[in-house]
Amino acid sequence: MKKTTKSIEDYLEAFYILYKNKEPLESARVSRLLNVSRPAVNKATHELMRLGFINKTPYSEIEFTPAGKRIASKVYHRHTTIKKYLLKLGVSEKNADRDCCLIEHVLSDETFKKIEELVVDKD
Amino acid sequence: MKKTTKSIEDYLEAFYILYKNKEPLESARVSRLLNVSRPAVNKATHELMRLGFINKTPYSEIEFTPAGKRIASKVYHRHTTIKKYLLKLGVSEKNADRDCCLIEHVLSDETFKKIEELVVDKD
DNA sequence: CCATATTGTTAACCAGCGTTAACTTTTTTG
DNA sequence: CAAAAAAGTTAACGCTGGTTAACAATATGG
Repeated sequence: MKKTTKSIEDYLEAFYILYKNKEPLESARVSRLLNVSRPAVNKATHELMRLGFINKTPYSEIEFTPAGKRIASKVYHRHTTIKKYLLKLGVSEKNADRDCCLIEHVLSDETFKKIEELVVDKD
Repeated sequence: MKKTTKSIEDYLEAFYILYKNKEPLESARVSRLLNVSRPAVNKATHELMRLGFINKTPYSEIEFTPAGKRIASKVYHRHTTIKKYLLKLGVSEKNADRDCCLIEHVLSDETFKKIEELVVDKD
């Protein structure tokens, strides 16, 4: 498995959020979602292609490869799980969103599993 | 208050760890502690001076300013608190150390307070 | 269908934060 | 006290991941 960075996972997740929302997988939307410039998204898509996570041709929308979708859904799952957990701790919606974006990419699998157990046990 | 980055907080915390251990506040020790080169530490100390967190003269050891010591102890406290918390969750020593280094700088005050309560309540 | 808005792209650039190499200063030790 | 080791410094450089400016391609509304 090639190495992904926090930044690259953010872009992949952003595309995945569009996908979940049934929105077009456009760079401009990711640009607005992440508050970065369109060229930044463009560069990230090239890197995502290089890593084999998405396919696209110039001026087309992106589409996930199987590997890309797998990683994206994993990051997304981490995000929603950690957010649920922070909300359960009593953290405000705003800070839960903010914090889980920052930690979802770096937590070890072990720690994430512990958190996941605490959340699902509650359902 | 001037803006600190994760990196700069890491260096400040490393010096503070030496201080707590009653070791000399030498760049070479920080270099080994953080696994970075001595020039990297040297650059960081200049930035820490610029930010008003430490004082030093060429070839001298550093010393904390009041502001520097305040920030350093805050970061250190976050580190130990988050680590205790992760251990309480059942995370291994190794991953607790790893993870809290990565998240201690980014958690919102609100989230940290919630975690802190969970740890101190147990004492 | 054409003018306009939006999206995608490329190029040039910049800041943060690390590296190695080579040198200076300080400390240690035989 | 001299030589060697260790610490501190400086310079040149690289990578990551952003930016703005300018332009090309596409979509859209009168």
